[in-house]
Parts: sequence; structure tokens; C-alpha cells
Amino acid sequence: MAAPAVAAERAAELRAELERHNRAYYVLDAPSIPDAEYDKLFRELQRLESDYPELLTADSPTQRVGGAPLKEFPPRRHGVPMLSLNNAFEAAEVEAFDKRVRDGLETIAAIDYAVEPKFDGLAISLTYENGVFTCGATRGDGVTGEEVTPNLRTLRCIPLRLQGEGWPALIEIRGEVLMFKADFAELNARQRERGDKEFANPRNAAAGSLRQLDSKITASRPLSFLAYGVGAGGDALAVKTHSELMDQLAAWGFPVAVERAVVTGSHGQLEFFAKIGMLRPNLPYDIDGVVYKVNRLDWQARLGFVSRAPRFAIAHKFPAEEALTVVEAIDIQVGRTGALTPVARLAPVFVGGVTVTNATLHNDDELRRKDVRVGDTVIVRRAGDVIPEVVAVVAERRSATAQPFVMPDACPVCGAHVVREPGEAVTRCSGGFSCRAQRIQAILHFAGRRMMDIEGLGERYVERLVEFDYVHGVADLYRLTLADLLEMKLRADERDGCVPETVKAGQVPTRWAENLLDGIAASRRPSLARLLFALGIRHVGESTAKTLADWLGSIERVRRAPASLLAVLPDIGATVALAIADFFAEERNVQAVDDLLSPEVGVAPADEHAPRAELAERLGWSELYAVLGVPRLTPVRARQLAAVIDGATLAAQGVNGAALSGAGIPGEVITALADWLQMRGNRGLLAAVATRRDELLAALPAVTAQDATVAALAGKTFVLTGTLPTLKRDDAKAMIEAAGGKVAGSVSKKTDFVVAGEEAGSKLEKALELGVAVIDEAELLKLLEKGVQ
DNA sequence: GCACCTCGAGTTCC
DNA sequence: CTCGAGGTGC
Repeated sequence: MAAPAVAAERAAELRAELERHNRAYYVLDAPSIPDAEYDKLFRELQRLESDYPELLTADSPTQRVGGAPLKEFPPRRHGVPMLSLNNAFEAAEVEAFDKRVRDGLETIAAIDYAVEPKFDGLAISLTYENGVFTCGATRGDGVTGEEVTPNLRTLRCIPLRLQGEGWPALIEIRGEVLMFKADFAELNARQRERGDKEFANPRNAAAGSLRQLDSKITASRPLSFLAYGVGAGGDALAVKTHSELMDQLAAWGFPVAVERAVVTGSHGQLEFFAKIGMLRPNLPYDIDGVVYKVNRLDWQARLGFVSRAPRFAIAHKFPAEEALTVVEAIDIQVGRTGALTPVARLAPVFVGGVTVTNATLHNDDELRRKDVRVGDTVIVRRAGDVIPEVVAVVAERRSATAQPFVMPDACPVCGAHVVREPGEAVTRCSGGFSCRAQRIQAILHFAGRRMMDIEGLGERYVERLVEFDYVHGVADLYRLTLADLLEMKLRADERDGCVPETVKAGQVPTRWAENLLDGIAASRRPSLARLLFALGIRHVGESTAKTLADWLGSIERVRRAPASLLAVLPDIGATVALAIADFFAEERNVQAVDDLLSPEVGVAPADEHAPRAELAERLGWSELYAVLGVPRLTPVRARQLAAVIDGATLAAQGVNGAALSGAGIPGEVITALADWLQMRGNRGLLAAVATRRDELLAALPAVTAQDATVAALAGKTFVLTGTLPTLKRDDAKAMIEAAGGKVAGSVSKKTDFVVAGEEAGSKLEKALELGVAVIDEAELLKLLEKGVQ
């Protein structure tokens, strides 16, 4: 049944009124009607929307209660990256900032700055399309965040529809989600009553509440939002200064900091800093400093950015809170690479919002520089407000008997001797794979989220699996059975002397073990890049693994590639190349990888395909152009290009537009090629490939037996006839053969394809007669790339 | 050869 | 987050 017009009208009215009261309550902090009255209107709207579902809109206040739980947060790429700010801690640094700004603007006049407190919360971006809130995301790494729209919808102080007018079709509002101190105290009291875990500080509470997959939970948490800027769509606004922009945001219905102001020069900045410092204990929310931004937006644009931070803004941070505590012990941790890291075990101390019990001392040099000894009283702070750091030792409190700490000369776990390479800061255990700690860490790395992503395989289980010898290498994970896991648990419980209630009662819980086995089984098909990263090759992290996967395409090629080949790939130099080649030269590693890939264990990359390497292996310049990944440079165009110019010349002389267009290469390809050469590193890459092409092609391993069976044209017979538009006959023959196909001289019923060009003669007739498929050059190239379906 | 940037590795707490 | 090391451009 369609909604009557009166219902639609009433719903719109209710939405507007409820949002108005919301705004009065949450943004202006001045309730406009009694709660009971609000509830009545709210329920009326809910009823209307459930009677006539078509009346339900995304911006309806009823949507603030949360919806169905999500499985995960989808990633969201920010239109304009969310940058971080540079930090200043001292007045001198603030003065230096002001000077840099004036130098940059070539003026000696005092600069006006928009200033405001720096909220201690989570940076968020809110997208409004035609004034309606459509998408909200966390900052993430600044480029890509997580979409948490349903959660943000539940925040009453985030307008679901912009008030007033003047907004562009698309605008992205930026600000901070945080929890007021009073709300935090109340929430914790509630958590305590219910026996739930309390949060350490408002920031953690806000982060934990926002990152709930179930938005109903977020809806029950007292989160607030404060806007401080705009992202995409900002340049469409009429405002000329940051302070005007903030006024505009307030007019649209966003809460903004009431403490914001405009000050002049570094003197004004420091005055504001001092004032906010005094107010800090009485502010309703936590702040960790103040932010100064050049007020004029055109000047902001002129100053621009240095790598990841704007040149027109800076965060002036309050000094990190410090506390005194006692070093109870200094332990040595052994990492995945065998690195020995001294860690100070501290008497628990509350600092910067959390209780700190450990602090890394990094390495031998650092330890000696600070001369931390067991029993010392030390000053601890949270560096960058996250990682605890021992700042200094309180010398006068040191006992006369305290001994300097010395790095052990044997690994505390396996007893192997330790080495410190000259010029390196870290001390390493030489035990390698025979060191239990390194094995445990290697397996933990393997199972990690960005590697094989084995759900449920945490530190506890890995430690036990290795300790009780159920798992020696990573491949053993895939051989575990339910019985193994239950037996292991039993042995672990016995050793720890704790027998769970359920076991005493005669039951054996198996759910966890089943889940773990599921998690392990589900990890058998990683992407090649993840698998390479998971292997834990030195110097091969996420990004290098991706480079290897992109360029070499199969694990076979990676493990057989000589260092000289690897070193030509982008961002891989001699050190990294050697580390990779060395890894695969080690018998133990080769066996471990073979084991992992064996049919019995069944791990295999899901995406082994090597468009670049396969082409490069069998072909010359034209494909090298194509494999380099220049936009718009299709294989056909690349072949045309190769006929005119080789890579060495291109790298040395750049793009000669006139010559190329004379050779029939389209303008868009020339532009794309020129752009590509302009980009960081591309010219160097081309030059490197150019000078060493023959060496590289010779070094690339031949197509393996396995590859041959999956080759694009395996077992197919081709006959060539006529003149092809861009390929020479011999080239085409070589390409087909390299892809596993055969080229015959005459057409028969065994022929699979006839490739016909200009002036094709009797062979074409014969093909038509026998009903053999006839294709042209373009279709052949497609087959070469995609294979015969 | 130096300056700059990116990536890898280690670490903490919730 | 921070440090150090490796890679690359100038």
C-alpha cells in the first residue's frame, strides 16, 4: 500500500523536528523539550516508517539506534588523504614554525592563525552527498580507512542532514570522535556494575565503542563528535579563512570547539597555548595540545605540503605525562629474526591513561646510553602517547650494589652464541631455526593477519604447539588433527597444574580446536604476495612481497631468480636481492617451502599468474614495454613502439613525441608514456632493464614442466597465413611456441586455429572448407594473454 | 656522496 | 610510534 500524502508529510515534519531537538540537546547543549515529549515524537515516526517502509530515509533519526551487525568493516579510500600534523613541544619549535610560514609566504608581516584545542580522540571523515550523510570512515593510515557509517549514524551530534544551505553536492567533513570525561566516568560505572571490563581512558573507550561491528552497541555508548575541517569538496566553498570555515560548519549543524580563536604571530600562539593549558583540567574532554593553522586558505594552499604533513599547520603538544617506577627486572626477548631485545619489567605504574608494566630498551647501545640497571628508579612516559619509554634513571636513588646490565653472549632461549654485525645496532641469536623462540616467532609471523591470516592461532597456542613438539615447521600446522590439539591441551593443562572445571566434569571442550582447525584449513589459498610475506624472508615485508608477486608471478620464479634479476625490480637493491636469493639457497628453507606446497599439505597461492614475467621470458622489447605497466600501452601498441625505439634509447633520450606520432603511435599513448617516464623511479627502472636485458632474459628460468601444462596455448596447433598488421611471422611463431602451442605449415583437421592476415590465400580457403576457426592478430594476442578457454 | 623517503622490524596496551 | 636500514634521486 502506498503511503498517503499526509503520512509522508507528517514523517518529514517529525524528522525535521526530532533533528532540531537533537541538535539543541547534543550540539548546542540546550534541551528544547522534555525527554518524554521527544520519545513520543520518536515513536510516532517509527510507527509511520514501519507502516509505510517507503517513507524510511537514510537521514531519519530513527536510524540512529543501530542496525544489523557487520562481519567486518569495508575499506574506504579517502578522496583527499587525511594527513597527520607535525608536532612541536617547545616554544622555540613554535617560533621556528612561524618563521617557516613567513619565509614560505615571503612576508615579514605577522601572520594570523586559527587556533583550537587538539582533541584526544579518533580522526573521522564524514561524506555528505546533497546534504545527506552517506558515508563515514576512520582515518586508517591516512589513505585508506575503515567504513563505519552505521556506527557514526548513531552519534546524535552528527547531523544526518546538513542544516541551512550553501553546501556543495559532495562535501567531506573531518573531525574527531571522542568521549567526554563525564560520559566516560558514567560508562565505566555502568561497565563495573555489569561486571564488564572497564576502559582505561576516554580515548580507548571512544575507539572501542566506534569499532563495534554491532552498531547497536555503539548506539548505547555516549560518543561525541567535534568538527575541525573539510576534505573533498572544500575548495567549492566560498569561505576565505579557516575561522570562517569553522563558522560555516557550525551553521550546518556540526559541533565545533568553543575554545577556538584567531591569534596573531607566535606570541599569540604561545599565549593561547598557555591559556588552554590552564583550562585543560576543567575542559569537558581530554586534549593533548593545541593546533595552529594559517588562517587564510589561499595562503594555506600556497604553503602546501611536505610529504605527509601540511606546511601551514602544526600541533603544539603538551609534554607527555611522566611517572616514576622501579625496574624489577630486565628480560631478553628473542624476535623472529633472532634479535635480542632487552625489556624492562616495571612495577605497574599509571601513566598517560594506562597502566604500564613493560618498556623496551631497544638494544645494547640504547641500554648503555641510559644505563638502566635492575632495581633502578626510572622516569617513564608514553612516547607519542602510545609506546612506553624509559626516559632516564633517577641517579640519586640507585642502590650502591646495582650492577650494570650486560647483554648475554648466549641466547637465553637456545643457548647459541650471539653475534652483533659491525655497524648494526641489534644483537642476534645465531641459532636460527633450531632456536625455539625464533621458531615460535616465525610461526606467529606466518599466521599473522597480513600474512596467512590464520584465525584463532595466537601466541598461547603457538607456544604450546612448538613446546610439545606438535609443530616444527609451518607446514606441520596443516597436518594437525583434532586429536593432536586435544592431547596438546591436556598436556599443557597438566603441566600448568590447572584442570578446567569442564574437564573435571568429564567433558572435553572441542569447540576451540575445531575453530582452530577451520582457521588453519581456510588459510590454504593465500595470495602469492601474502605467502611470500609469510615466509619471513629477511628484508621482505608486505610491500617487497607484493613487488615480487607482481613481477615474477609465481613462487617458482621467485625461488629460482638469481640475485642479479631480483636487483633490477623496483625498490629492490643488492642487499634485499641477496637476502632473498640466500633464503632460497638454504636447504632447510627450500624443504620447508616444498613441504608447504606439497599436495599432502596443500598450500598454494590463489593467484599465481605471471603476465609480466611470462611475456618477458619469451619475448623481446615490445613485451618488456608492455610488462612495465605503462598505462594505455597495450601489447599491440608496445610492439609498434618497439619497432621504432628500444628501451635503452627511451631511457636515455626520453619521449620524442614527433617521431613517435610519425611512426603511427597515438597521442594518448605518447602522453601516457611521457607521464610514466616522469614518475619516480620509472626511468631508472627502464634504464636498468635496458642495459641488462639479455642477461636478465638468460637468467630467468625456463618455463617449468608444471607451467607448460598450464601454458596459455598448450597442445594447440596454429597455422599462419597472410601478412599480420604488426607482428612479423617469426615473432608470432615464437610467441605461440613459447605459450606451449605448435605452428604447422598447412591446414588440416588437426589444426585448431588459422591466424589470417592481409592477402591470405589458399590456407584460408582450406580452413573455411574444413570448418577450422579463423582468427586475426588481435584475437591471437588475446589468446596469448588469456589462454584458450 | 649526501639528502630524502619508504619500508621493515620491534614493541605496548586495550 | 619510532628507529634504522635500504633504495633512489640530485
